[in-house]
Parts: sequence; C-alpha cells; structure tokens
Amino acid sequence: MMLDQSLNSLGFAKAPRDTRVVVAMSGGVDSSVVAAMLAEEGYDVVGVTLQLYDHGAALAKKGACCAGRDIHDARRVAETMGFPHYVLDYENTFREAVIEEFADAYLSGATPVPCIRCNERVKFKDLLATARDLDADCMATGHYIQRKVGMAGPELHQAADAGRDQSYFLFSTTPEQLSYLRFPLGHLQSKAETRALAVKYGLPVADKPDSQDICFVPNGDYAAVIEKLRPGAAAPGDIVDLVGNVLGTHRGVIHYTIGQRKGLGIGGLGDPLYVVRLDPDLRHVIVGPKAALSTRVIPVREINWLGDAPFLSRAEWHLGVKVRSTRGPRSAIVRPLTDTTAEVELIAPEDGISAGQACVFYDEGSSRIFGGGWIWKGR
RNA sequence: UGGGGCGUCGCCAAGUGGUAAGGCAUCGGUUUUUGGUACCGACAUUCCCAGGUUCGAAUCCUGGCGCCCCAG
Repeated sequence: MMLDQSLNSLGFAKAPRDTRVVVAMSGGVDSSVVAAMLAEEGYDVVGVTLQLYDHGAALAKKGACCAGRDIHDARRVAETMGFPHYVLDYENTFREAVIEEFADAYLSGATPVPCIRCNERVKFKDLLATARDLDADCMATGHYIQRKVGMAGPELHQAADAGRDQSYFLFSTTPEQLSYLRFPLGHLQSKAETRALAVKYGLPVADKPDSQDICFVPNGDYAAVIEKLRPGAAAPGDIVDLVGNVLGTHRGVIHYTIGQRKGLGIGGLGDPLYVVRLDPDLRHVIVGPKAALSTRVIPVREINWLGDAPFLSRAEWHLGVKVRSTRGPRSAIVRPLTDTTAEVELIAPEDGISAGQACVFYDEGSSRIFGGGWIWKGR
C-alpha cells in the first residue's frame, strides 16, 4: 500500500542495521529463510526458537517443529548467517496454553486446532512479549500471510500464493499483535521461491520437508497423547444411528470427529456411514449418511474482529467464510450477537463442520481477512 | 427328521455350465502446517464339505453338515 520510499522493508524510517527484528525460528525452511533474508538485508536480527515440548520423544519425527532436531537446525542457520540465536524453554507455557485444552476439547466431543492456539497464546503472546523485552522493533515469522498497511492501520491479507495461504491459522491475530508483526514470505508466489532462497543463502535446511500434522503428536496418534494426559479418556461406548439404534462399539469418543468415515468398522450397509454427532456424556458416537452432515448455521464465539468498523455496527455482514483450512472461502451471512459471538449462515451448506474448529472471515471483494471465531455447539 | 428355502471375501450381495460383479468395512498411498473429507490402489486360484457328470461347474447330480421358515 502506501509504501514510503523512506521506509525500510520492514516499514521503519531508519536503516536496517538500526532496526532490530526478532525472528521466530521453528527450525523449518520458511522461518529460516526469513531470518537469512533479513540478515542479508543488514537488519539487526535476533533468532529465537521455542522449545515447546519434550524433545527426546520428538527427535525421530520428521516434519516436526520446535523441538530437538529443529532447534539444532535453527541454530545452524543462525551460525551460517552470523546472527545471535536464543532457545527459550516454553514447555510449561505450551502445555498449559495449548496441549491441555487440546485434550479437553476432544474429551468434550470437539475437535481442536492446536496450531491456532499456539499462534494465539504462545508465539504471538509470550514470544512477542519477549521480543519487546529484547528491544526489537518488530517480530517476523515465516507464515504465508500478508500484512498490508491500509487507511486504518495494518491489515491482514491472504498470502499471494493461495495454495500456501495460512490465514486460517492466524485469524486470531489481534490488531495490537499485527502492528508489531511482519510476514516477509507472504508476497512470494510459490514455495519454490522460498526453497530457492534457502539454496541461495546456503541454508542447511533447504531440503527439509514441510512440516505437517500436529507437531507434538508422534505418528499421528493424537489419541495416545490424550490418554497419557487424561488417563481413561478413551472409554468405549456405543455407535448409534440417528434414531438411536446401536450399530456397534467404538474405542472412545476422542477417536472421532464430525464428518469422519474411517474407523467406524461398520460394514454391510449399502452406503458409507459418517460421524454426525458426538455425545461425550453418553459416550455415544452418532452416525448417519453423508447427507446428515450438511450444515448451514454455525454458532461462533471468541471472535477476533479485524474489520475497520465495529463488529456490532451492522446487523449482518456478508463475508466469505472458511470452516476448514483446505478449502476456499464460501459466501455467508455473519450476524453478530455480541462483540465476540455470532451466528454464521452459509449460503450453501457444508459437510463435516465440527465444534472446536475455526470459522475465519474473509472480505469477498479482496484478499483481506476480517478475523474469525471458534465454532462451538451453541447453547 | 412332514413340507419348503438357503449356505459366494469381515458384512451385504451379483452370478443358474464357460472359467468369481459391485457396495460397505479393512489396509496402503496421494492431497493437507488442525481434525475430517475427497481421490488412487490393494483386497475370494475360489464359491459349506465330500464325491460324481462334463472338454469345462459357484452354477447339474448324490451324500453329508449348518441355518431359516411353515407345519408341529
């Protein structure tokens, strides 16, 4: 937007060497490239990596972040580029702010998105505070999302490369956080560019695979993590159909999420069955045909509103909405109930919407993100 | 122990003389910085068992075994 020639690439009216930037380094390619790029530009870069969970157990895991091997990788990048690097022990914070709720969400029949909570409650909260303590002018991350300065201040926009856009995971970024954050990769056209930069800077992580899955869950077995935290969490129960007939037995409500087809073990019916609802009190997994997954109205709470006008200034907002990370925004009407709750009505229904997931708001006419909220069961 | 019907992959189920469809489930993979979905692939040398007829049988015949229904 209004890029003043007198501002440096991070938006400050001073030379890069006088601008201190803390780079949140996960040990992956993206944040490593950010750090290298800024160091190359001459910024006063300080790399910080958080140790988020038991590194012993995570050592063997590929594509993880923020433990063991990754911390080592981040340090090597810092050495390669010649800037200071610190490792902070955030295990307790991470457990309390992310993992505990992750477990409780599953126990209550919801399906959490720990990556969003991690951004919201750890990286953009405690780590950001640490960056301020280090007298940094701003904090940069390797997220694929754009921060653009508009008339009313910094705005959040989708990444230039729609295929890599991470806005779904960053909807809860507050205006205050946004003013301090920078996302130097958001404008890149493709991940290939990032990899090319990693090669150009000679980074040891250039060929590292992308991270995926939940970082603190080994082998994709999230239920095992929950059972360790909450012994007895996976109590078996009945699988029942929409009218209450018992069709089978399940290994515990925590193993299921709405829209799930695999893992029910019930055959013999002509059409596949999907999890339609979870009742943790009765320990029931309620199943039905695909058609029963169709949802149109979604209760949303804990809304982080990023529009210019107050959320309650309108009776309804016509926005694009994402209820999952892997699909583009869909038209919806958002009706505010309070300043942090709303009812979202999808113009066309979607399948497999689960409590605990995020509902992210998008401007239908631009790349801008208007925040979003958390889907819940309603009352 | 009179009559009738049935027995094909974990489940449902096509196939009635020409060399074992399909669906569900399961497993593997692809996609994906959450879960899930979707997509791709794999899944009965064998048709309850034993004989027989035939160039050739899950399909015909005989005898077993098992199950179901009606009549008792």
